[in-house]
Amino acid sequence: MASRARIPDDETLRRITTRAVAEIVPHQEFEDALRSGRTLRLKMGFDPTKPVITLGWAVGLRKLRQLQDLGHTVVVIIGDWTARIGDPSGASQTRPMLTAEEVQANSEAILRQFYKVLDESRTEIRRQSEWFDGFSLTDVVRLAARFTVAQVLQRDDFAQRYAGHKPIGLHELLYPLLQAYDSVAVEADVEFGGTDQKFNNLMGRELQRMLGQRAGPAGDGQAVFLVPLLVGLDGQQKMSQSLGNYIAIDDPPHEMYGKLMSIPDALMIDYFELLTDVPDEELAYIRRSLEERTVNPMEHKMRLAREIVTQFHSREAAREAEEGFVRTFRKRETPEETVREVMIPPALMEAGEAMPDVLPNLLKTWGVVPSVSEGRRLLRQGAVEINGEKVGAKTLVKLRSGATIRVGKHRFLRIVDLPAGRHGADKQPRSQ
RNA sequence: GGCGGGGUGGGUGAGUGGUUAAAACCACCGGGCUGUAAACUCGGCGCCCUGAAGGGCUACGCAGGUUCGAAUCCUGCCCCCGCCA
Repeated sequence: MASRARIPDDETLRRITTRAVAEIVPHQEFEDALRSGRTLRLKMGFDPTKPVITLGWAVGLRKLRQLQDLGHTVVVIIGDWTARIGDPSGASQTRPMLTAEEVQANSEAILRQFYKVLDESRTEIRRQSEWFDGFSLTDVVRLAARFTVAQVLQRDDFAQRYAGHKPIGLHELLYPLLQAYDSVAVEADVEFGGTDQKFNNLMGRELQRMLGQRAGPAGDGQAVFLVPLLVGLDGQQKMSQSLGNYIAIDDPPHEMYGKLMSIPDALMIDYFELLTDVPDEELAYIRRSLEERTVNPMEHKMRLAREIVTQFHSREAAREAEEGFVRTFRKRETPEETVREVMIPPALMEAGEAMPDVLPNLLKTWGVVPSVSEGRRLLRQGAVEINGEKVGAKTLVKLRSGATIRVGKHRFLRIVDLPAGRHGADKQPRSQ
Protein backbone atom coordinates (compact mmCIF):
# COMPACT_ATOMS: atom_id res chain seq x y z
CA MET A 1 0.00 0.00 0.00
CA ALA A 2 2.64 2.43 1.03
CA SER A 3 4.87 1.56 -1.87
CA ARG A 4 4.69 3.83 -4.84
CA ALA A 5 4.40 2.81 -8.44
CA ARG A 6 6.97 3.76 -10.99
CA ILE A 7 5.94 6.66 -13.18
CA PRO A 8 6.12 5.63 -16.80
CA ASP A 9 7.89 7.73 -19.37
CA ASP A 10 5.85 9.11 -22.23
CA GLU A 11 6.66 6.27 -24.56
CA THR A 12 5.73 3.60 -22.04
CA LEU A 13 2.58 5.45 -21.17
CA ARG A 14 1.68 5.70 -24.81
CA ARG A 15 2.22 2.00 -25.29
CA ILE A 16 0.15 1.10 -22.28
CA THR A 17 -2.76 3.27 -23.23
CA THR A 18 -2.89 2.66 -26.96
CA ARG A 19 -1.52 -0.71 -27.97
CA ALA A 20 -4.11 -3.46 -27.55
CA VAL A 21 -6.58 -1.05 -26.04
CA ALA A 22 -10.19 -0.65 -27.08
CA GLU A 23 -11.29 1.97 -24.63
CA ILE A 24 -10.39 3.46 -21.28
CA VAL A 25 -13.16 5.17 -19.36
CA PRO A 26 -12.36 7.83 -18.40
CA HIS A 27 -9.12 7.96 -20.27
CA GLN A 28 -7.63 11.09 -18.80
CA GLU A 29 -8.35 10.06 -15.24
CA PHE A 30 -6.48 6.86 -15.80
CA GLU A 31 -3.45 8.48 -17.34
CA ASP A 32 -3.27 11.05 -14.61
CA ALA A 33 -3.31 8.32 -12.04
CA LEU A 34 -0.41 6.53 -13.72
CA ARG A 35 1.52 9.77 -13.71
CA SER A 36 0.80 10.33 -10.03
CA GLY A 37 2.69 7.25 -8.99
CA ARG A 38 -0.09 6.06 -6.78
CA THR A 39 -0.39 2.29 -6.61
CA LEU A 40 -3.58 1.17 -8.30
CA ARG A 41 -5.65 -1.89 -7.59
CA LEU A 42 -6.39 -3.49 -10.93
CA LYS A 43 -9.30 -5.87 -10.92
CA MET A 44 -10.04 -8.71 -13.26
CA GLY A 45 -12.45 -11.50 -12.57
CA PHE A 46 -13.18 -14.88 -14.07
CA ASP A 47 -15.73 -17.62 -13.72
CA PRO A 48 -14.17 -20.97 -12.90
CA THR A 49 -16.62 -22.86 -15.05
CA LYS A 50 -14.02 -24.65 -17.17
CA PRO A 51 -10.31 -25.12 -16.57
CA VAL A 52 -9.51 -23.67 -19.96
CA ILE A 53 -8.07 -20.24 -20.61
CA THR A 54 -7.84 -19.06 -24.18
CA LEU A 55 -5.44 -16.63 -25.75
CA GLY A 56 -8.28 -14.15 -25.66
CA TRP A 57 -7.58 -13.77 -21.97
CA ALA A 58 -3.95 -13.17 -22.63
CA VAL A 59 -4.73 -9.79 -24.13
CA GLY A 60 -5.96 -8.42 -20.82
CA LEU A 61 -3.42 -10.35 -18.81
CA ARG A 62 -0.58 -8.88 -20.81
CA LYS A 63 -1.90 -5.42 -20.17
CA LEU A 64 -2.10 -6.15 -16.48
CA ARG A 65 1.43 -7.42 -16.52
CA GLN A 66 2.69 -4.19 -18.04
CA LEU A 67 1.11 -2.33 -15.17
CA GLN A 68 2.42 -4.75 -12.60
CA ASP A 69 5.87 -4.04 -13.93
CA LEU A 70 5.28 -0.45 -12.90
CA GLY A 71 4.41 -1.61 -9.43
CA HIS A 72 0.64 -1.76 -9.52
CA THR A 73 -1.33 -4.54 -7.90
CA VAL A 74 -3.55 -6.98 -9.73
CA VAL A 75 -6.57 -8.30 -7.89
CA VAL A 76 -7.91 -11.44 -9.46
CA ILE A 77 -11.44 -12.29 -8.46
CA ILE A 78 -12.47 -15.89 -8.59
CA GLY A 79 -16.14 -15.90 -9.45
CA ASP A 80 -16.82 -18.94 -7.34
CA TRP A 81 -20.19 -17.51 -6.48
CA THR A 82 -21.40 -16.27 -9.83
CA ALA A 83 -20.12 -19.47 -11.42
CA ARG A 84 -23.20 -20.92 -9.89
CA ILE A 85 -25.38 -18.42 -11.67
CA GLY A 86 -23.87 -18.35 -15.12
CA ASP A 87 -22.75 -15.24 -16.94
CA PRO A 88 -25.27 -14.42 -19.60
CA SER A 89 -22.56 -13.02 -21.87
CA GLY A 90 -22.18 -14.33 -25.37
CA ALA A 91 -23.89 -17.47 -26.52
CA SER A 92 -25.43 -17.63 -23.13
CA GLN A 93 -27.28 -20.74 -22.38
CA THR A 94 -28.01 -21.10 -18.76
CA ARG A 95 -24.99 -22.81 -17.33
CA PRO A 96 -25.16 -25.74 -14.99
CA MET A 97 -24.21 -25.41 -11.39
CA LEU A 98 -20.82 -26.64 -10.36
CA THR A 99 -19.73 -28.46 -7.25
CA ALA A 100 -17.32 -26.85 -4.85
CA GLU A 101 -14.64 -29.32 -5.88
CA GLU A 102 -14.99 -28.54 -9.57
CA VAL A 103 -14.80 -24.85 -8.86
CA GLN A 104 -11.70 -25.37 -6.79
CA ALA A 105 -9.95 -27.50 -9.40
CA ASN A 106 -10.86 -25.16 -12.21
CA SER A 107 -9.67 -22.15 -10.29
CA GLU A 108 -6.31 -23.68 -9.63
CA ALA A 109 -5.83 -24.63 -13.24
CA ILE A 110 -6.79 -21.19 -14.40
CA LEU A 111 -4.55 -19.37 -11.96
CA ARG A 112 -1.65 -21.53 -13.01
CA GLN A 113 -2.22 -20.34 -16.57
CA PHE A 114 -2.65 -16.75 -15.50
CA TYR A 115 0.76 -16.84 -13.91
CA LYS A 116 2.30 -17.56 -17.25
CA VAL A 117 1.64 -13.90 -17.85
CA LEU A 118 1.03 -12.27 -14.50
CA ASP A 119 3.61 -11.54 -11.85
CA GLU A 120 2.49 -13.68 -8.96
CA SER A 121 4.22 -11.53 -6.39
CA ARG A 122 2.03 -8.58 -7.29
CA THR A 123 -1.18 -10.50 -7.57
CA GLU A 124 -3.85 -10.74 -4.94
CA ILE A 125 -6.40 -13.53 -5.17
CA ARG A 126 -9.87 -13.01 -3.85
CA ARG A 127 -12.98 -15.14 -3.92
CA GLN A 128 -16.49 -13.90 -4.24
CA SER A 129 -17.56 -16.31 -1.55
CA GLU A 130 -15.54 -14.21 0.91
CA TRP A 131 -18.23 -11.58 0.76
CA PHE A 132 -21.25 -13.26 -0.81
CA ASP A 133 -21.41 -16.20 1.57
CA GLY A 134 -22.33 -13.69 4.23
CA PHE A 135 -25.00 -12.00 2.15
CA SER A 136 -28.51 -12.12 3.48
CA LEU A 137 -31.66 -11.76 1.48
CA THR A 138 -31.91 -8.27 2.86
CA ASP A 139 -28.52 -7.44 1.42
CA VAL A 140 -29.52 -8.80 -1.95
CA VAL A 141 -32.74 -6.86 -2.09
CA ARG A 142 -31.03 -3.68 -1.01
CA LEU A 143 -28.41 -4.13 -3.68
CA ALA A 144 -31.04 -4.83 -6.31
CA ALA A 145 -33.07 -1.82 -5.24
CA ARG A 146 -30.28 0.50 -6.30
CA PHE A 147 -30.86 -0.24 -9.96
CA THR A 148 -33.85 -0.39 -12.24
CA VAL A 149 -34.84 -3.02 -14.73
CA ALA A 150 -34.54 -0.46 -17.50
CA GLN A 151 -30.95 0.16 -16.48
CA VAL A 152 -30.03 -3.49 -16.54
CA LEU A 153 -31.81 -4.04 -19.81
CA GLN A 154 -29.52 -1.53 -21.41
CA ARG A 155 -26.96 -4.21 -21.49
CA ASP A 156 -26.63 -5.31 -25.06
CA ASP A 157 -27.01 -8.97 -24.47
CA PHE A 158 -30.17 -8.53 -22.41
CA ALA A 159 -31.58 -6.00 -24.82
CA GLN A 160 -31.17 -8.39 -27.70
CA ARG A 161 -32.58 -11.34 -25.93
CA TYR A 162 -35.49 -9.30 -24.70
CA ALA A 163 -36.21 -7.98 -28.17
CA GLY A 164 -35.84 -11.46 -29.62
CA HIS A 165 -38.26 -12.94 -27.09
CA LYS A 166 -35.54 -15.11 -25.67
CA PRO A 167 -35.74 -16.10 -22.05
CA ILE A 168 -33.84 -14.09 -19.49
CA GLY A 169 -33.58 -15.67 -16.09
CA LEU A 170 -34.37 -13.33 -13.27
CA HIS A 171 -31.18 -14.47 -11.60
CA GLU A 172 -29.23 -13.44 -14.66
CA LEU A 173 -30.28 -9.87 -14.16
CA LEU A 174 -28.52 -10.02 -10.85
CA TYR A 175 -25.21 -10.98 -12.33
CA PRO A 176 -24.02 -7.50 -13.27
CA LEU A 177 -24.91 -6.31 -9.81
CA LEU A 178 -22.88 -8.99 -8.16
CA GLN A 179 -19.93 -8.29 -10.38
CA ALA A 180 -20.29 -4.63 -9.56
CA TYR A 181 -20.32 -5.44 -5.90
CA ASP A 182 -17.03 -7.29 -6.30
CA SER A 183 -15.47 -4.00 -7.18
CA VAL A 184 -16.78 -2.52 -3.97
CA ALA A 185 -15.55 -5.49 -1.96
CA VAL A 186 -11.98 -5.24 -3.21
CA GLU A 187 -11.95 -1.46 -3.66
CA ALA A 188 -10.88 -1.72 -7.25
CA ASP A 189 -9.38 1.32 -8.94
CA VAL A 190 -9.55 -0.05 -12.45
CA GLU A 191 -11.42 -3.01 -13.84
CA PHE A 192 -10.10 -4.85 -16.85
CA GLY A 193 -12.06 -6.78 -19.37
CA GLY A 194 -12.97 -7.29 -22.98
CA THR A 195 -15.20 -4.78 -24.69
CA ASP A 196 -18.18 -7.00 -23.97
CA GLN A 197 -17.68 -6.29 -20.29
CA LYS A 198 -18.22 -2.57 -20.57
CA PHE A 199 -21.67 -2.59 -19.08
CA ASN A 200 -20.80 -4.76 -16.10
CA ASN A 201 -17.68 -2.80 -15.40
CA LEU A 202 -19.33 0.57 -15.54
CA MET A 203 -21.91 -0.71 -13.16
CA GLY A 204 -19.10 -1.34 -10.71
CA ARG A 205 -17.99 2.25 -11.04
CA GLU A 206 -21.49 3.44 -10.40
CA LEU A 207 -22.06 1.23 -7.40
CA GLN A 208 -18.83 2.33 -5.77
CA ARG A 209 -19.95 5.90 -6.16
CA MET A 210 -23.41 5.20 -4.80
CA LEU A 211 -21.90 3.62 -1.75
CA GLY A 212 -19.54 6.51 -1.30
CA GLN A 213 -16.44 4.47 -1.86
CA ARG A 214 -13.60 6.72 -2.89
CA ALA A 215 -11.97 4.17 -5.15
CA GLY A 216 -10.77 4.77 -8.67
CA PRO A 217 -8.08 6.94 -10.20
CA ALA A 218 -9.88 10.12 -9.23
CA GLY A 219 -11.96 8.87 -6.35
CA ASP A 220 -15.05 8.72 -8.55
CA GLY A 221 -15.24 4.98 -8.79
CA GLN A 222 -13.21 2.51 -10.73
CA ALA A 223 -12.00 3.28 -14.21
CA VAL A 224 -12.78 0.76 -16.89
CA PHE A 225 -10.08 -0.58 -19.12
CA LEU A 226 -11.37 -2.47 -22.13
CA VAL A 227 -9.23 -4.52 -24.43
CA PRO A 228 -10.31 -5.66 -27.89
CA LEU A 229 -11.81 -9.09 -28.23
CA LEU A 230 -9.55 -11.52 -29.96
CA VAL A 231 -11.16 -13.13 -32.98
CA GLY A 232 -11.02 -16.90 -32.98
CA LEU A 233 -9.62 -19.46 -35.38
CA ASP A 234 -12.70 -19.25 -37.58
CA GLY A 235 -11.89 -15.65 -38.35
CA GLN A 236 -15.41 -14.63 -37.50
CA GLN A 237 -16.40 -14.88 -33.91
CA LYS A 238 -14.77 -13.93 -30.67
CA MET A 239 -12.36 -16.55 -29.48
CA SER A 240 -14.13 -18.57 -26.87
CA GLN A 241 -13.93 -21.85 -25.16
CA SER A 242 -17.54 -22.71 -25.87
CA LEU A 243 -17.28 -22.01 -29.58
CA GLY A 244 -14.27 -24.27 -29.93
CA ASN A 245 -12.44 -21.72 -32.06
CA TYR A 246 -9.69 -21.18 -29.59
CA ILE A 247 -6.08 -21.62 -28.71
CA ALA A 248 -5.56 -22.38 -25.05
CA ILE A 249 -2.72 -20.88 -23.08
CA ASP A 250 -2.11 -24.45 -22.02
CA ASP A 251 -1.92 -25.92 -25.50
CA PRO A 252 1.31 -27.80 -26.07
CA PRO A 253 3.84 -26.01 -28.27
CA HIS A 254 3.31 -27.86 -31.52
CA GLU A 255 -0.42 -27.56 -31.22
CA MET A 256 -0.30 -23.89 -30.43
CA TYR A 257 2.07 -23.38 -33.33
CA GLY A 258 -0.13 -25.31 -35.71
CA LYS A 259 -3.27 -23.53 -34.71
CA LEU A 260 -1.59 -20.19 -35.17
CA MET A 261 -0.50 -21.19 -38.64
CA SER A 262 -4.09 -21.99 -39.46
CA ILE A 263 -5.58 -18.62 -38.65
CA PRO A 264 -6.85 -16.62 -41.60
CA ASP A 265 -4.26 -14.17 -42.90
CA ALA A 266 -6.60 -11.33 -42.15
CA LEU A 267 -6.21 -12.01 -38.45
CA MET A 268 -2.44 -11.85 -38.37
CA ILE A 269 -2.07 -8.19 -37.66
CA ASP A 270 -4.59 -8.37 -34.85
CA TYR A 271 -2.75 -11.21 -33.25
CA PHE A 272 0.56 -9.43 -33.57
CA GLU A 273 -0.87 -6.35 -32.02
CA LEU A 274 -2.77 -7.96 -29.23
CA LEU A 275 -0.52 -10.82 -28.29
CA THR A 276 3.07 -9.84 -29.00
CA ASP A 277 5.55 -7.11 -28.21
CA VAL A 278 6.57 -6.70 -31.81
CA PRO A 279 6.96 -2.91 -32.03
CA ASP A 280 4.38 -0.81 -33.80
CA GLU A 281 6.84 0.26 -36.49
CA GLU A 282 7.41 -3.34 -37.39
CA LEU A 283 3.72 -3.99 -37.45
CA ALA A 284 3.40 -1.15 -39.92
CA TYR A 285 6.01 -2.82 -42.09
CA ILE A 286 4.28 -6.19 -41.87
CA ARG A 287 0.98 -4.64 -42.71
CA ARG A 288 2.45 -2.90 -45.70
CA SER A 289 4.26 -5.94 -46.99
CA LEU A 290 1.04 -7.89 -46.80
CA GLU A 291 -0.85 -5.28 -48.72
CA GLU A 292 1.82 -4.97 -51.36
CA ARG A 293 2.35 -8.71 -51.43
CA THR A 294 6.07 -8.32 -51.21
CA VAL A 295 6.45 -11.07 -48.66
CA ASN A 296 4.83 -14.47 -48.50
CA PRO A 297 2.30 -14.05 -45.69
CA MET A 298 3.37 -17.40 -44.39
CA GLU A 299 6.71 -15.94 -43.37
CA HIS A 300 5.01 -13.44 -41.14
CA LYS A 301 2.72 -16.02 -39.77
CA MET A 302 5.60 -18.24 -38.79
CA ARG A 303 7.11 -15.31 -36.98
CA LEU A 304 3.83 -14.79 -35.19
CA ALA A 305 3.58 -18.42 -34.19
CA ARG A 306 7.17 -18.32 -32.94
CA GLU A 307 6.63 -15.20 -30.89
CA ILE A 308 3.57 -16.55 -29.21
CA VAL A 309 4.82 -20.05 -28.54
CA THR A 310 7.98 -18.53 -27.09
CA GLN A 311 5.90 -16.42 -24.81
CA PHE A 312 3.83 -19.24 -23.37
CA HIS A 313 6.44 -21.96 -23.53
CA SER A 314 10.00 -21.17 -24.48
CA ARG A 315 12.23 -20.20 -27.33
CA GLU A 316 13.39 -23.77 -27.55
CA ALA A 317 9.86 -25.15 -27.65
CA ALA A 318 8.98 -22.69 -30.38
CA ARG A 319 11.94 -23.75 -32.45
CA GLU A 320 11.03 -27.40 -32.11
CA ALA A 321 7.41 -26.74 -32.92
CA GLU A 322 8.45 -24.90 -36.04
CA GLU A 323 10.75 -27.67 -37.14
CA GLY A 324 8.04 -30.20 -36.57
CA PHE A 325 5.64 -28.07 -38.54
CA VAL A 326 7.95 -27.76 -41.48
CA ARG A 327 8.72 -31.44 -41.47
CA THR A 328 5.11 -32.46 -41.30
CA PHE A 329 3.47 -30.10 -43.66
CA ARG A 330 6.15 -29.04 -46.00
CA LYS A 331 8.20 -32.17 -46.24
CA ARG A 332 5.29 -34.42 -45.38
CA GLU A 333 7.20 -36.34 -42.81
CA THR A 334 5.81 -37.81 -39.67
CA PRO A 335 6.08 -35.47 -36.72
CA GLU A 336 7.43 -37.75 -34.02
CA GLU A 337 6.40 -35.51 -31.16
CA THR A 338 2.72 -35.84 -31.92
CA VAL A 339 2.56 -39.47 -32.85
CA ARG A 340 0.35 -41.50 -30.65
CA GLU A 341 1.28 -45.07 -29.99
CA VAL A 342 -1.39 -47.69 -30.32
CA MET A 343 -1.62 -51.43 -30.13
CA ILE A 344 -3.48 -53.94 -32.24
CA PRO A 345 -4.87 -57.32 -31.26
CA PRO A 346 -2.32 -60.16 -31.30
CA ALA A 347 -4.21 -62.01 -34.01
CA LEU A 348 -3.84 -59.12 -36.40
CA MET A 349 -0.27 -58.60 -35.39
CA GLU A 350 0.30 -62.23 -36.20
CA ALA A 351 -1.21 -61.95 -39.66
CA GLY A 352 0.70 -58.77 -40.41
CA GLU A 353 -1.81 -57.60 -42.90
CA ALA A 354 -5.53 -57.39 -43.32
CA MET A 355 -8.33 -56.00 -45.41
CA PRO A 356 -8.92 -52.36 -44.64
CA ASP A 357 -12.28 -53.23 -43.12
CA VAL A 358 -10.64 -53.68 -39.77
CA LEU A 359 -9.50 -50.09 -39.63
CA PRO A 360 -12.75 -48.34 -38.72
CA ASN A 361 -13.13 -50.56 -35.71
CA LEU A 362 -9.55 -50.06 -34.67
CA LEU A 363 -9.86 -46.31 -35.03
CA LYS A 364 -12.92 -46.42 -32.86
CA THR A 365 -11.17 -48.52 -30.25
CA TRP A 366 -8.28 -46.13 -30.18
CA GLY A 367 -10.62 -43.24 -29.72
CA VAL A 368 -9.52 -41.55 -32.90
CA VAL A 369 -13.06 -41.42 -34.18
CA PRO A 370 -16.29 -41.29 -32.21
CA SER A 371 -17.97 -44.13 -34.10
CA VAL A 372 -17.21 -46.92 -36.47
CA SER A 373 -19.33 -45.20 -39.08
CA GLU A 374 -17.16 -42.15 -38.84
CA GLY A 375 -14.12 -44.35 -39.35
CA ARG A 376 -15.70 -45.84 -42.43
CA ARG A 377 -16.41 -42.47 -43.85
CA LEU A 378 -12.84 -41.38 -43.42
CA LEU A 379 -11.59 -44.55 -45.00
CA ARG A 380 -13.96 -44.24 -47.93
CA GLN A 381 -12.88 -40.67 -48.44
CA GLY A 382 -9.26 -41.56 -48.57
CA ALA A 383 -8.31 -39.87 -45.35
CA VAL A 384 -6.28 -42.75 -44.05
CA GLU A 385 -2.78 -43.65 -45.05
CA ILE A 386 -0.38 -46.23 -43.76
CA ASN A 387 3.32 -45.68 -44.11
CA GLY A 388 2.64 -42.89 -46.53
CA GLU A 389 0.35 -44.86 -48.77
CA LYS A 390 -3.29 -44.04 -49.09
CA VAL A 391 -5.52 -46.88 -48.05
CA GLY A 392 -8.09 -47.75 -50.69
CA ALA A 393 -11.21 -49.87 -50.35
CA LYS A 394 -9.45 -53.04 -51.39
CA THR A 395 -5.82 -52.53 -50.60
CA LEU A 396 -4.35 -54.98 -48.20
CA VAL A 397 -3.02 -53.00 -45.26
CA LYS A 398 0.15 -53.92 -43.46
CA LEU A 399 -0.39 -53.69 -39.76
CA ARG A 400 3.01 -54.36 -38.36
CA SER A 401 4.80 -53.02 -35.41
CA GLY A 402 6.30 -49.69 -36.33
CA ALA A 403 3.77 -48.88 -39.01
CA THR A 404 2.59 -45.29 -39.10
CA ILE A 405 -1.04 -44.52 -39.65
CA ARG A 406 -2.12 -41.07 -40.63
CA VAL A 407 -5.72 -40.02 -40.27
CA GLY A 408 -6.69 -36.80 -41.93
CA LYS A 409 -4.18 -34.01 -41.89
CA HIS A 410 -2.75 -34.20 -38.47
CA ARG A 411 -3.55 -37.30 -36.57
CA PHE A 412 -0.68 -39.73 -36.48
CA LEU A 413 -0.62 -43.18 -34.93
CA ARG A 414 2.19 -45.65 -34.57
CA ILE A 415 1.64 -49.32 -34.03
CA VAL A 416 3.70 -50.73 -31.22
CA ASP A 417 4.19 -54.17 -29.73
CA LEU A 418 2.21 -55.14 -26.75
CA PRO A 419 4.35 -54.40 -23.74
CA ALA A 420 4.83 -57.09 -21.16
CA GLY A 421 2.98 -55.06 -18.57
CA ARG A 422 0.40 -52.63 -19.69
CA HIS A 423 1.68 -49.12 -19.72
CA GLY A 424 1.05 -48.67 -23.34
CA ALA A 425 1.13 -45.51 -24.70
CA ASP A 426 -1.84 -43.48 -25.06
CA LYS A 427 -0.48 -40.04 -25.32
CA GLN A 428 -3.37 -37.67 -25.51
CA PRO A 429 -4.11 -36.65 -29.06
CA ARG A 430 -5.40 -33.11 -29.12
CA SER A 431 -7.82 -31.52 -26.82
CA GLN A 432 -10.30 -30.58 -29.47
C1' G B 1 -55.98 -16.29 -13.73
C1' G B 2 -57.68 -15.78 -19.21
C1' C B 3 -56.46 -16.04 -24.50
C1' G B 4 -53.06 -17.20 -28.33
C1' G B 5 -48.28 -19.09 -30.45
C1' G B 6 -44.47 -22.71 -30.00
C1' G B 7 -40.99 -27.06 -28.55
C1' U B 8 -37.56 -30.99 -35.00
C1' G B 9 -30.55 -33.21 -35.90
C1' G B 10 -24.42 -29.00 -32.93
C1' G B 11 -27.20 -24.09 -34.58
C1' U B 12 -31.05 -21.48 -37.65
C1' G B 13 -35.20 -23.70 -39.67
C1' A B 14 -38.66 -26.62 -43.42
C1' G B 15 -41.89 -30.56 -43.05
C1' U B 16 -48.57 -31.42 -40.80
C1' G B 17 -50.35 -39.54 -41.85
C1' G B 18 -46.59 -43.27 -45.93
C1' U B 19 -42.28 -41.00 -51.44
C1' U B 20 -38.81 -38.38 -44.26
C1' A B 21 -32.78 -40.63 -41.14
C1' A B 22 -36.06 -36.12 -41.89
C1' A B 23 -35.42 -29.98 -47.11
C1' A B 24 -32.31 -25.74 -47.02
C1' C B 25 -28.56 -22.91 -44.86
C1' C B 26 -24.56 -22.50 -41.14
C1' A B 27 -21.08 -25.09 -38.33
C1' C B 28 -18.20 -29.38 -38.60
C1' C B 29 -15.26 -33.59 -41.04
C1' G B 30 -12.54 -35.46 -45.37
C1' G B 31 -10.44 -35.28 -50.68
C1' G B 32 -8.34 -31.80 -54.48
C1' C B 33 -5.68 -27.08 -54.95
C1' U B 34 -2.38 -24.38 -51.28
C1' G B 35 1.11 -21.65 -47.22
C1' U B 36 -2.58 -26.69 -41.76
C1' A B 37 -4.34 -18.89 -45.02
C1' A B 38 -8.30 -17.18 -48.07
C1' A B 39 -11.04 -18.35 -52.31
C1' C B 40 -12.57 -22.32 -55.13
C1' U B 41 -14.01 -27.37 -55.94
C1' C B 42 -15.73 -32.40 -54.91
C1' G B 43 -17.67 -35.48 -51.14
C1' G B 44 -19.48 -36.63 -46.16
C1' C B 45 -22.12 -35.51 -41.83
C1' G B 46 -27.51 -40.75 -36.23
C1' C B 47 -25.82 -45.79 -34.72
C1' C B 48 -24.84 -50.87 -36.08
C1' C B 49 -24.39 -55.06 -39.56
C1' U B 50 -16.60 -55.63 -42.83
C1' G B 51 -17.25 -51.96 -48.36
C1' A B 52 -20.99 -51.47 -52.03
C1' A B 53 -25.93 -53.54 -52.54
C1' G B 54 -29.19 -54.55 -48.92
C1' G B 55 -30.81 -54.64 -43.93
C1' G B 56 -31.56 -53.62 -38.64
C1' C B 57 -31.96 -50.23 -34.57
C1' U B 58 -32.72 -45.53 -32.51
C1' A B 59 -34.49 -40.22 -33.39
C1' C B 60 -38.50 -34.86 -34.21
C1' G B 61 -40.10 -31.96 -25.49
C1' C B 62 -42.04 -36.45 -22.10
C1' A B 63 -45.72 -40.50 -21.44
C1' G B 64 -49.64 -43.03 -23.41
C1' G B 65 -53.25 -43.86 -27.51
C1' U B 66 -55.55 -44.10 -32.73
C1' U B 67 -53.67 -46.37 -37.40
C1' C B 68 -51.31 -51.55 -41.66
C1' G B 69 -48.14 -47.07 -40.97
C1' A B 70 -47.12 -40.97 -36.89
C1' A B 71 -42.24 -35.84 -36.47
C1' U B 72 -47.17 -35.31 -38.61
C1' C B 73 -53.86 -37.22 -35.63
C1' C B 74 -55.87 -37.80 -30.19
C1' U B 75 -55.17 -37.53 -24.58
C1' G B 76 -52.34 -36.17 -20.37
C1' C B 77 -47.91 -33.92 -18.57
C1' C B 78 -43.46 -30.67 -18.77
C1' C B 79 -41.14 -26.35 -20.74
C1' C B 80 -40.71 -21.64 -23.63
C1' C B 81 -42.81 -17.03 -25.84
C1' G B 82 -46.50 -13.16 -26.46
C1' C B 83 -50.94 -10.38 -25.25
C1' C B 84 -54.54 -9.30 -21.45
C1' A B 85 -55.42 -9.37 -16.09
